[in-house]
Amino acid sequence: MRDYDFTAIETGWQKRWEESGAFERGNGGGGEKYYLLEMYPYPSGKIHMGHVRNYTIGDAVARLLRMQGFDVLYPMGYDALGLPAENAAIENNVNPRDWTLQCIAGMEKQQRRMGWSYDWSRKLSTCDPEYYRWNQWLFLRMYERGLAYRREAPINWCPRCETVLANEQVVAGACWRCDTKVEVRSLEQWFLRITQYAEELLAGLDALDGWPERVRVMQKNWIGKSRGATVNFRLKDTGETLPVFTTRPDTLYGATFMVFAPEHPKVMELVKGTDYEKPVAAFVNRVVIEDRFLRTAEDREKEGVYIGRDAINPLTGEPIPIFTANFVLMEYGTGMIMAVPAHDQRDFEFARKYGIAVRVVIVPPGESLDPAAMTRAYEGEGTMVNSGAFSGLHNVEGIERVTRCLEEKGIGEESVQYKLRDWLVSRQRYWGTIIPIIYCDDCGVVPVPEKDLPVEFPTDVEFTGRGNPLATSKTFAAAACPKCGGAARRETDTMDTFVDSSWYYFRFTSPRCRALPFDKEQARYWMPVDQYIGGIEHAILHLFYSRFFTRVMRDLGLTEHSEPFRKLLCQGMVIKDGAKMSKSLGNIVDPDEMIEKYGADTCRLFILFASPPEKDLEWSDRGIEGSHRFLKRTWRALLPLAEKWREASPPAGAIDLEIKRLVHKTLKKVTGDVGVRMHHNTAVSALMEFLNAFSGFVKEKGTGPGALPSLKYAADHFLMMLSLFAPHVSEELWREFGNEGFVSLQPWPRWDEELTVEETVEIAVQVNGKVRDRLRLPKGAGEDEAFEAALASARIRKYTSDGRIVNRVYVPNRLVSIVVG
RNA sequence: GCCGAAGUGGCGGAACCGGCAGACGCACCAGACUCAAAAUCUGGCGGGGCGCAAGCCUCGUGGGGGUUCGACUCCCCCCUUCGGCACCA
Repeated sequence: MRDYDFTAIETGWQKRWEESGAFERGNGGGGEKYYLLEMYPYPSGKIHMGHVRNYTIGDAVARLLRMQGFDVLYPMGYDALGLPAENAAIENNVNPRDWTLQCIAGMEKQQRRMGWSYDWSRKLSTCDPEYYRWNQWLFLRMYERGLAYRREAPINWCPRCETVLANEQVVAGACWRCDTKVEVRSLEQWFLRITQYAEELLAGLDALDGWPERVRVMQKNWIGKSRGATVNFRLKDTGETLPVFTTRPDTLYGATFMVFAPEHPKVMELVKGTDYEKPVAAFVNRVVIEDRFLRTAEDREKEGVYIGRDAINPLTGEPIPIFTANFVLMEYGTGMIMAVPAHDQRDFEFARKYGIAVRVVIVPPGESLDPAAMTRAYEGEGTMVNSGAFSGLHNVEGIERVTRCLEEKGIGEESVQYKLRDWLVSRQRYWGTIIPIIYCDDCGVVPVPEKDLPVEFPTDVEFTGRGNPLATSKTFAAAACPKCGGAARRETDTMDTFVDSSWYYFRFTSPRCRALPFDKEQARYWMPVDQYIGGIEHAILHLFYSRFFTRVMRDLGLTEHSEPFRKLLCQGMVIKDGAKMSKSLGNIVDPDEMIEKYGADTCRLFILFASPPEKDLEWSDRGIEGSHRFLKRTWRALLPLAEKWREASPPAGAIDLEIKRLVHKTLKKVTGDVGVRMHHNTAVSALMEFLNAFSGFVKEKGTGPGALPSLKYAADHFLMMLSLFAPHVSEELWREFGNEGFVSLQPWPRWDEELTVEETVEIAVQVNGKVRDRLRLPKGAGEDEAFEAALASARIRKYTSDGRIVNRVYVPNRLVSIVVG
C-alpha cells in the first residue's frame, strides 16, 4: 500500500481544481444564491493562524453549500492600501506598490496551498486604480450631497504615524495600530457625515438577529443615544440664552449651578475685562492642553472655577453661579450643563468641593433626604419634592410633564443626543486613496471632474518617515483648476483605508464593472452577504462603517439594500500557551511549517476540531498530531478497500442496514453542524465516530464480495462529508474508488430521517429522579408497554416494592420516570 | 461603575427543545507487536466507597437557594475570568 503522501496529493488536487475552474461561480448548480464572505486580509506577506482559522471555517461552509446546490459566491481579495506598506517603503527603500503586490502574490500562493475553494476569478485589490477610482467617485457623490465636508476641528493625532485618527481608531487614548499615545491638534480635515445616519444605524440593529448580541450592543453603545430635553437657561445680566441638554428635566428645580466646558468660546467672552479674566484664563489654558484621555477618565478629580457670572434657572427664577470645569465636554450636547448636585454624582462631588448648595428634589418613595447628611447623589427613582406644581409626582412621569411645561413656555423642548461623531477620513499619508479635490484661490474647493478619475499616485516621492510623502512630490500638487483653468493645488490628504473596506463586498458581485462601483443588477442578485465571518476586533470600526456606506449607496440609488451582512460570525482568536500569538511572546505557529509537516488537510481538520468557531482556540502541537493520525487511519482503512473494489468489479448488492443507519445518522449530524449551527468541531468528531464504527464493521464482517457494496456505500458518503474539512485526501480516495468527477462537487446526499433512529432504543428508568435501570425497547414503544417493562425489572422492583407509585412520567424513546411515595 | 459573554475530568471540548453528564480527541496507564525504540493495534481512564468478580452505592457541571418526577440547561442571589464602554450631562 502506498503511503499517505499528503504533499503530492495536495498539490495534485490543487492543480486539478484550478485547471478545471472547479470553484468558479456557476459550478454550484442553479439553486438559490448564497453569498459567503470572510473579511479580506491586509496583505502583510504571510498568512497567520488567525487567517487559517477564519478561512477554513468559511471554506467548510462554502463547500457544503456548493454541494447542496446553492449558487455560491465565495470570493477573496486584498485590503491593499495602508500604513505597513508605507513603513516597508521607508525601511527598505522600495515603492509601496511593489512591496504590496509582492505580498499579495505570496499570500495568495499560501491560500491556494490551503485548498480554500475561492472563486479566484473575482480577486480584487484595493490598491488597483480600478478599485480606488470608485472610492474617489463615491467621495465626490458624498461631497455633492454634503455627506463629505471639510472643517477645522480638534482631532486625534498620532505622532508616530504622523496622521490623524478617527474616534473609532483611538483605543484607550492610544493609536489603534501602533499604540502610541494620541495628541489633540486643531486642523482642517475631511469628515463623512455618519451622524446623519445615527438613528437609522441604531434602529437597524434590532433587525440584525443573525449577528452576535455583543456586537449589536457595542454598536448601540457607540452610537450612544440619549433622550432628554434642551432647556434654555438665561444669563442673568443680559438675558442671553444658554441652552443645555439634560436627560433629567425632572431634576430642573434642583439645578443649583451651571458648568461650561473649558473650550467653550463663551467662557473667555464672559470674563473679558473682569477680575475673573486672569484666573479663568489660567485655568482654561491649563486644562485645555491636558492629555485628553486622562482628563476624561471617570476617576479624574473634578476641578473648576467660578467665572463671575450667574444664570437664571428658568423654572425657579433663581440666580445660579456659572463655572467652567474639566469634567464638561465641549463636543457633547451644547458644551454646557445644568448641574444638579443632589441627583448627579459628578455634580455632587463638584458642589461639595466648592461649597455649592445641594437641593433635594427627588426622594426615595416613603423616605426623605437631608442634603447636609448626604454622602453621595441620589440617582434613583422617587417622588418629586421642592418642585413647585410638580411636587408629589413620580419622577419618571415628571420627566414627561416638565418637558411639556418647558415646551409650552417656549423655554425648552424634547431632544435627543448621540455620542457618535462624524467620521474623520483625512490621513496625511501616501498609500491611501487620494481625496479628489483641488483648491483654487479664486474658486475655492473644487472637486476633480469624474473624467479625470482616478487620481493616481505620483511616483516622484520620498519616503523619509516624516510627514506626508505626497507633499514631497514636485509634480503632484500643481493642478489646473477644473473650473477656471487657473493655477491651483491638489489635496494631498488621502482617505482612511476603512473607506476601501466599507464597500468591497459590493465590488465582488461585479469586480470588473467599468461604469459604476458595481453592477446594480449583480448587486441586486447577490447582496446582502448571507454569511460574513471575521474577527471581533471589527465589531465597531469596519462593520459600522460598512452599514453606513451601504445606506449612503442606497441613497445614491446604487442599491436597494440597507444592511450589508445578514448573518455574522465572529470567530475566536488562536492562542498558544494562554496568550495571543505574537512575535514578542515568541509563541507564533507558522502555517507554512505546519503544512510542510502535516499537510493542509491536517491543519484544516485540527483547527476546526479543536474548538467551536466563536471560541478562542488553544493551539496544541499534540492536538494536531491527533488530527493527523485520524487522516492516516482514514487512508489505511480506505485505500486497500478501494483496491479490492476496483479488482473485484463487484456485483450490485444490498446495503447493510447497520451501515445505512450509520451513514444517515452521520449525514444528519454533519449537515446540521456545518450548515446550521456552524459547530464544525462536533461534525469532525462525528466523522471520527463514523470511522471507528466503520472499522468495527469491517473487522466483524470482513471485506468479502458480500460486504463490498456496503463498504463502498459507506466510503463514498464518508468521503463526501470529509471533503468539507480535508478535501485533498478525500478527492484522492474518491478517485481510488474509481469514482468520476470531483468529490467536492458531488450533490450532497439527503438523509432519511427514518434511518437516523435505531430500531430499538435504550430507555432510562428513573426512580425518584435517579437512573436505576436501562431498558432496550422497540422504537416508538407506547407508555403502557414501557411501564410494564420497567416494573418487571428486578432492579426497579427493589425500589417500588416497599412504597406506592405516586407519579409516572414517560418520554417516548427516552425515559421512564417513577415516583415512589 | 454600566453592558455583554463565559465558568463541565489532568487538558481541548460534547450533551442542539428540561430527560442516561463527560461523546470525540489529547495526555496518561496497561497489554500486543518488536532484540529494542518509534509507528501501529487492543483495553482502561471524574472523585470516594463496597465487592474475589459480574456489579452495586454515593458525591459530582464556579458557590448558595428555588421551580420540577427530573436541572450543565429555567428563576433568584453571590463569586471568578474574559471582552466592550467608561465624567456623554
